[in-house]
Amino acid sequence: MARSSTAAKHRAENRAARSKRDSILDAATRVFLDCGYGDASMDAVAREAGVAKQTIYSYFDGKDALFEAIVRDKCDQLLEPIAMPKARGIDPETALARTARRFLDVVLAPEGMALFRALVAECGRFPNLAEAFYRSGPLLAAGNLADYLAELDRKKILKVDDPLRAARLFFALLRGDLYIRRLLDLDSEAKPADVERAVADAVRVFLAAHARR
Amino acid sequence: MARSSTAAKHRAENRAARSKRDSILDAATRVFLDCGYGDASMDAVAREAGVAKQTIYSYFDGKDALFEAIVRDKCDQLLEPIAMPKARGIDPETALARTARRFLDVVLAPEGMALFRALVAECGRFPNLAEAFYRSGPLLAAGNLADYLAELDRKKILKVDDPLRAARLFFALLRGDLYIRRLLDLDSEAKPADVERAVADAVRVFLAAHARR
DNA sequence: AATAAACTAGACTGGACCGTCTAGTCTAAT
DNA sequence: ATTAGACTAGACGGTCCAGTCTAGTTTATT
Repeated sequence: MARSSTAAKHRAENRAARSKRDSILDAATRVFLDCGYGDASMDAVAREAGVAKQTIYSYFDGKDALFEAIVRDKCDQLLEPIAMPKARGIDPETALARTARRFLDVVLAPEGMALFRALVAECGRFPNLAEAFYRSGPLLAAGNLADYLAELDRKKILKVDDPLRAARLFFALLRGDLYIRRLLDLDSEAKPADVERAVADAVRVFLAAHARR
Repeated sequence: MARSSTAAKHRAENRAARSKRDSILDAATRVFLDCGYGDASMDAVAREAGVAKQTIYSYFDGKDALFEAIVRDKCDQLLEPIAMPKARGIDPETALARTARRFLDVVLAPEGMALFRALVAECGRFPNLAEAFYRSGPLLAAGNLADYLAELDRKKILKVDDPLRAARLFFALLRGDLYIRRLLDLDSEAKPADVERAVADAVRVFLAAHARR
């Protein structure tokens, strides 16, 4: 009984702690991504989370640590769908278009944009965060696509001499006018038709550049 | 005499004013682009400019106005070389490579990057600045290149159905891995060899996509 | 020389905010 | 019922900063 009650206690504690911690993280995400690191206040986070300020400091060491925590969380969460599942038995055009769409959906979405803006704004203060983002985002995505492109090259379907470079160029193609305008917040969100056109353009140009003749 | 002395006075005033104003602008540029809007202090600007704080407020309405002034200045100054001179009698490959190099030289340079980071960070607070930048930067550059591409299409040298879209895709190709890494400040500056490779890649892919067959 | 305008150095106000502290409340296990 | 630990509300100290004000100095014109 002692064991089970201790376990129950721990479970309850964990659940409670997890939920407190989570609501703090959620609130902090909203506040930080809305206002940016500098203009976000710990009082605002506490208010938003429905929690006393002291409670935040019992879960996180301070503003910096809280920011790091929410950024790493959002990175993992947002960038996960970009890790491309192996495309089996699909023609390259469709596979590329699917990859492109998945990428743009994440990157152009309000949350993805806010995260990236925050990272760009604070890359001087948090260089390690920028590095972590780069590795789990652009680098990973390009690596995955490169594997796929290498396979297409082996199968003589496309001509891809340097798969990693080619993959990076593909993603570069997707960071077009739409991307810049979203980055500068000139459009509050991307119209699906524009996204679809960006996807089609990128796929078309990429395939033209790597066609086997 | 009255006229000439008045003129002299005005000239002197203008010179003095211009130089004061300029040193304030210079200092403000350094401070703002170094620290970002939020972390830059008016005292720091005054110190850097070798000027009393009050003097700043006699030339500019406040921190916001000063920031706007330096951003608009730097926009005009940095983006001017991107306005492409008409390429006459040069083969398209060379012309495109030249355009690409000029673009990357500006965009990847510390000042250009710092300006863009500041704009991205503050686009919520200064939406009009972001808009102005977009118009005098990406939009203008794409428009100029589009004119050139349209000419190449008319001369049957390349096949460019939608010149503006093609121009935007060309610049998108240039915003590759190098660009992202600089944006996140993972590299303190771009190595010339990497720039040259980015230029070559972009030109190669673009020409492949728009070759006349 | 006299005068007006520009400028300087620095104090000051008012406000925001981080992180800490206090005093009291709630919860749950013993 | 008691007790320990988590939590709350809010005050507080310390710091920083935008923008104003004051008093004195320089500069240039008449």
